Amino acid sequence: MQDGETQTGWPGEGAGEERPAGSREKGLNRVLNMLEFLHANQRAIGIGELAKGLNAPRSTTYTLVRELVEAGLLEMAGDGNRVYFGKKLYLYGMAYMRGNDLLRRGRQEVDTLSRETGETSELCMLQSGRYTIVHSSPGNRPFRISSATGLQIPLPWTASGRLLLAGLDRGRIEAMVTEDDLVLPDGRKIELDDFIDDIGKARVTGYCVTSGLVDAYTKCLAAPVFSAPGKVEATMCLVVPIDTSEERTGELLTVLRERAALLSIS
Amino acid sequence: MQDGETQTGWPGEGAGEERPAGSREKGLNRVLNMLEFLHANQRAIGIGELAKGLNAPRSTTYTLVRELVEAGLLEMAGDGNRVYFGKKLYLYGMAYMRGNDLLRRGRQEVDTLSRETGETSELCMLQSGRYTIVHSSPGNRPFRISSATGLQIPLPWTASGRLLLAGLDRGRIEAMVTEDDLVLPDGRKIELDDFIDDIGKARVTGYCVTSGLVDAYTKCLAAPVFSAPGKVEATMCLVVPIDTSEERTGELLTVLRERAALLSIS
DNA sequence: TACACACGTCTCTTGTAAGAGACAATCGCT
DNA sequence: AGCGATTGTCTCTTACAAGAGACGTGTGTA
Repeated sequence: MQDGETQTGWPGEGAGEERPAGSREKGLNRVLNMLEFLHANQRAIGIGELAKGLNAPRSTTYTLVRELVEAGLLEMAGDGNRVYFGKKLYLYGMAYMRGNDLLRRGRQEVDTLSRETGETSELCMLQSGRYTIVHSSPGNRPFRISSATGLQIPLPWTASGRLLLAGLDRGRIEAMVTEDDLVLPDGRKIELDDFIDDIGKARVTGYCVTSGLVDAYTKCLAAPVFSAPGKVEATMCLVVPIDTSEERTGELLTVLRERAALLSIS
Repeated sequence: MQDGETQTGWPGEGAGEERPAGSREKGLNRVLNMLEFLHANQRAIGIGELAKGLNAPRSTTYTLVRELVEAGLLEMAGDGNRVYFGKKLYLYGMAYMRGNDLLRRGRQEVDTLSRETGETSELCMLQSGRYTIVHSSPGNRPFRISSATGLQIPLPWTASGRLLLAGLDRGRIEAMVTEDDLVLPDGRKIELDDFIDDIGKARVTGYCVTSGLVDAYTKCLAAPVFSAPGKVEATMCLVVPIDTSEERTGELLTVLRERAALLSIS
């Protein structure tokens, strides 16, 4: 994610919605796209660049940005040309957290878990059909294994992904996974059938462990958090070095599953 | 804030914007109002109630809410009729926090400060001309003195308010304070001149202490956090029982000011 | 049973917001 | 200085979103 030749980090129109060509776009949608775009790029963006990145007319973009800045949803970043998320969004976000028991307690649980084990710990959820790291706490290893909050990762790349889909039928699972999602960062391909098998196994065992999927150096232990019997609302997971001993892995898994079960009571 | 006869918690049209009567309202504005309304009420709201509370036509409200729910900015709350903030807002909010050094470090500082002193501690900022509690950490007193994050309070009611306005000229200060803001919850009235005097004093001393303003039982100690020399970006404050001894108050103030100064370096 | 009031969905009209594009001012480069 | 690219503002047109209102259904209560 270095600065470079205007990489968009954006699916563009290709995502599936057909656009009747020379048609107008609702302001609200433009705004939603802007927010997504900022989220995807995780940095302040110039207004011109924003317009370009979203295939939006410049004039419209200027207008909308001005309105959003006035409303406090966006803020002009230091140098005065770029925009990024604003304080209001932070306040709304905190309000969401306060109103959401699972999230609030889950965050705490993740924090204490990573403090007690020293390993990186995360709380994950499905967000509009994508795997999302909702909260993470770094652990204290010299090489911190970190992935930013809010990051969205293809479901098949993760242990949590297997748990989050537990209980869904084959059709639904297929609907949530694209062809691309099945290709790992290193190029290897996961077979859809294997993935679905894994989901079934994860469901009955009540946990999931994957090794060297997103990268070659880490192992991922995940346990489900239920919002209702059978309904996986979230997962807690630990990201540990891939050479962690069987024994320690087992211990960690036990603690993890206890904590996740505790969260489930709700 | 009990459930009761549809209290709006909303200024209505009266806020100052003149509406040309039978005119149409932009969708985006309606959305911004909805978010503010939810924030003001701090709870899930029924769609009908939302429409009523905002003087918005029901049909429009239904449409917009549906779009926002699809986008993840709002979520249908448990019982299936009410809406509240959605996960996306949380994610955007966290992204804001990550991108904002002062906020990130300020939160930490507040947390440790309240852990070390045992008192309630807060980080406050100006948000669209209002005093806002951006982060607070409860302390460990039996009667927790708590005020929710995101709460907006008239500037003259608080010690922080006096610091946040330090450096502004009289005209600007007057512009930020309404007649109502000068009336305390218990009915007492603050003179504008006294308030402005306080601001001046706070500016030179570099801290501010108020007693029994918002309520009769607490004292509020505040210290400024600077983003640039002379520019107060935020305040850190401690809320303590009003009968806290001179001596302890002094000690707390010293610690508080040190911490706030540390934050200022930025 | 009948009444009053909510909810959620639809249809149709028209006021207006999205967009195209022109403009001057800056910036960075050679 | 001369050139191209970018920035921010403005004007004008028309495609379409906001809104009015009707409809069917569900729910509480008198």
